Amino acid sequence: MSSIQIYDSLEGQLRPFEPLQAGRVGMYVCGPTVYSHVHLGNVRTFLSFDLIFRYLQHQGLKVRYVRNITDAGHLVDDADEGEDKVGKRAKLEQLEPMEIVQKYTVNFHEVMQAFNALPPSIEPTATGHIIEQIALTQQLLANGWAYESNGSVYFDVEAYHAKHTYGVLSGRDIDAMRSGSRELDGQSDKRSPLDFALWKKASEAHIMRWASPWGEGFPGWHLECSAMSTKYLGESFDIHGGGMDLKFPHHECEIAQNQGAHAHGGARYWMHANMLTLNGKRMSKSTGNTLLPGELLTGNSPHLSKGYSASVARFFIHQAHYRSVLDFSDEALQAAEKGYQRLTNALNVLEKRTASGPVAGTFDVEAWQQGCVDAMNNDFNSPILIAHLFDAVKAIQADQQDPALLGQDGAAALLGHLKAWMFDVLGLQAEAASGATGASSQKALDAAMAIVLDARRKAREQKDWATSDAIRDQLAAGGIQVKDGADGSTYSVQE
RNA sequence: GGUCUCGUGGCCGAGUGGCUAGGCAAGGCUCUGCAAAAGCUUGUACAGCGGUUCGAAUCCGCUCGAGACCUCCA
Repeated sequence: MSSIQIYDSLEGQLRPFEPLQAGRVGMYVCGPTVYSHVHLGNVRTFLSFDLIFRYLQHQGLKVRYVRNITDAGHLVDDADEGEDKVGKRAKLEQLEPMEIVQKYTVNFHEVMQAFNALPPSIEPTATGHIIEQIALTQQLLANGWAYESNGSVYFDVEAYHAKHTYGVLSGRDIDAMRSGSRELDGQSDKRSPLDFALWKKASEAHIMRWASPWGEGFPGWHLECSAMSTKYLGESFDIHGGGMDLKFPHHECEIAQNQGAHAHGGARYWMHANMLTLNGKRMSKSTGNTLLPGELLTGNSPHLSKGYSASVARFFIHQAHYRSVLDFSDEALQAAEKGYQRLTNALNVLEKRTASGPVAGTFDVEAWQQGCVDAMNNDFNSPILIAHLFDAVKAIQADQQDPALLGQDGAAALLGHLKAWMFDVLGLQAEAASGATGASSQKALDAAMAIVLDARRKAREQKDWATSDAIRDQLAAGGIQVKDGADGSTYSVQE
């Protein structure tokens, strides 16, 4: 048995995963800022961690998975009068900020559900933890790592750096940053441009505001994650995840806050999911180079020739390793769709396998299973896992010709494992579930098609090819494809 | 400009100091009245130039190219 190895961004290398408490895992992942719809790039990150969450559970670990909702404090830019993202959107849509938060949180949940992502164990919000954030700010002030300035409180990076090291996670040299940073425009309350806000004073126009010891204001963006991870997972916990783009400054600041307040960096393993690019460029809300989940499902996008099911998208995403940049294209999606269909076809074949052949087969199911486990243990290498799944596909097909390959026991064992990998770990959904057809109409269609195919069978028996082909062509025109097999014809509905 | 990552066969995408990743596409074959579908099968890639090594695509250096971060973004 191999053990789980995790690539720790902090050390830049693979490390054996040893949870703080045997059998239990505390995992924190930075969630979305709910000021607009999540795009597929966001979805990729959350699906990467969903896969990790699922696999850890599959391995029998009890996971407390905390993923926050950022609903305040995330500014449009770093300028002192920067607008809050949620607040800005609220003005734009003429809604109460909390209506914006509600609207996009609901949307986020719908999207996550559509992609079959499991809900986290706890999903805390920044606005729900103002008290904790104020307390954390006070702690940092008391420890001497922060200062108040004109109603705002800033983290003193220079002071912190004198004792600890700022920039370890992102591999940044503070001296270079100091010289490379832009000049302060004179109206800043910060002592150093490197300092970041823990608490900001609210200007007249700022609509999201809370009372604090420093007057009315709002929390800095980085603060919520430190406050909430500590509250629900403790001062030291196992895994902290997020998108690669959060490494700096967000996670760097989080480490400084945790270190400054509790003398622990917080997470023991830092994991970063890589970006999803579109046309070779990063998907980003601000540049408009995006694809929304809904557009993917419907195909209503200039980037797509058709719609793809959520499972196909998941399959596509997990065919790449979470730490690699993945480029999104219609062609790649089509390839993934074909491959995914082959995988599900093989599963169907295996499910329908009749009890034939010897009890024991020659295919070593347990060795195959171990290969799958090894792949996932190696920093959640889902592409390798999927490659193994296709080895199983090959075996299942070969077994059709020679039932001694799997044997009855082997077939049953393989079926159980295969389903677990596909549905429990990779989070794929059975085809019927993602299709639009309901169970009742499917049943009706089956009944009607049985009649049609029977009529065609009779025509074929009489070698009445004209009639048989006419039926087939007309069905094809109506979107139903007929497949003639050795033991009768089957059909499938085309998209 | 600084920091970092990457450059794999037609496409996507793993991996690695010596042993076929995998998927899609393409060619061949089987099945078949024809077709479709399905299955089987073939292909020997690792940006370029040097270096280290018995041996490198894998390590080192340089060059070219791409991307990320350095200001908000998963």
